[in-house]
Amino acid sequence: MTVDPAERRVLNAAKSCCERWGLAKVTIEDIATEAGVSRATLYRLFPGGKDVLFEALRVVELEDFFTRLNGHLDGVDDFEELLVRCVVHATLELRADQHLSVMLASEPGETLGQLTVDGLPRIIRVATVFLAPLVDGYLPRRDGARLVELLSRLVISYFLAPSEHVDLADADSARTFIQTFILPAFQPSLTRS
Amino acid sequence: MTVDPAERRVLNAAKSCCERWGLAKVTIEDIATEAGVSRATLYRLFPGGKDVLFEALRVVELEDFFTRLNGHLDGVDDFEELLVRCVVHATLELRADQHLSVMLASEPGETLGQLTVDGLPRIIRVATVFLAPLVDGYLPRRDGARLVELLSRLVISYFLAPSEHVDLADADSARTFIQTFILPAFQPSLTRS
DNA sequence: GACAATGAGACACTTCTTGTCTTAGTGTCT
DNA sequence: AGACACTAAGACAAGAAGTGTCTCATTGTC
Repeated sequence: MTVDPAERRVLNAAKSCCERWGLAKVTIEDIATEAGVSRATLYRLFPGGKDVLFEALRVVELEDFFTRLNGHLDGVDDFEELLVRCVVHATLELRADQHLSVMLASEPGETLGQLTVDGLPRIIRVATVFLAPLVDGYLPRRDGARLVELLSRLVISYFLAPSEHVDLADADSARTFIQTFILPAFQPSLTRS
Repeated sequence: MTVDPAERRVLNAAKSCCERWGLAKVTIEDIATEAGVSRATLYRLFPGGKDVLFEALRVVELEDFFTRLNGHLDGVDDFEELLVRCVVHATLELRADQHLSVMLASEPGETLGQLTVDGLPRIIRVATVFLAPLVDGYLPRRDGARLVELLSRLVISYFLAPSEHVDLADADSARTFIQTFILPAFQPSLTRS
């Protein structure tokens, strides 16, 4: 899963070009120049051009996102606390994500698709891979996956359209939310508190 | 000097397109769509296309800038205070200017040219037209023009490359600066304090 | 010296952008 | 009702820009 340093440079270049100009206006040439790499090399690394490149970018961004999220969950040994931290940090990260906000502003359709339609299954898949191990101790594997999926959908929804009643970036609000709507559903399967 | 509402809409569209994509990436089509007019209409309003349009945009931006600045100088009846407010508000406006900062990030060469080389004479001309009346009571016309020019150059320079010693956005710092470097030079010509 | 990786640039091809023009539709004034 | 000015929509040709593939010379490594 290690990424070639040159690939990484190109992906970073793609990201910053995107932030400057928006997905639709970026050219392969721009990215190659920004990365300090020739166009030929870029095609060698990502045969297929822009589509493949940005697909790869989405993958690494997603993995980075959950890697950072995992970093905030170290040593939490309480189920409720784990879920609260998950949604709070995920929400904070989404709100602070410069790249995401530029994308949402300049290419709303495409970006929303990546968050809610075409891209959602993958988000849930990656979330499950990263987070399932953490809930493994508390729930049967199958219920863990369902929980992660549910929370993923909710975090995204509340991020895109904030509610008047709930603020998932606020620990207290998130805790109340989880106690009320999430925990009861999974209570029966809890193997330990 | 009144601007046609349709022209205004187009200019605003041009501005916001620019903020999103940067000057180099904006097309006439983008601007027309954003303004909700047809391409034909845009060419009728600004024969010459992008060049003419952005030239017009620079003109109205510049006039708006000094119109706002003038608004902050109402009723000031002390020469030193007038100069201090001028440089402070001009500096604050420059720093807060969303459009300018995006332009500086995405098209540094072009934008710097507009601030320091090709565009500077115009800035000074407009500054003189707007500000000369205010210093008219204190200085002979000719010295007023020289003062406005000097301050314009200084504000721009300190904005582009902040100094460790002077912060023209800070009233105290600006006052000291003006007392030290500006007022002495014009003291002899002062017609009233 | 053989080797793999790269930058530079040529290339044919496609797509985008531009500037102009025509047409049909709209609302206004008389 | 009819003349009028104005505009959106879209056709159009010419040119510019972007794409994807190739070749070749260069570089640094084993």
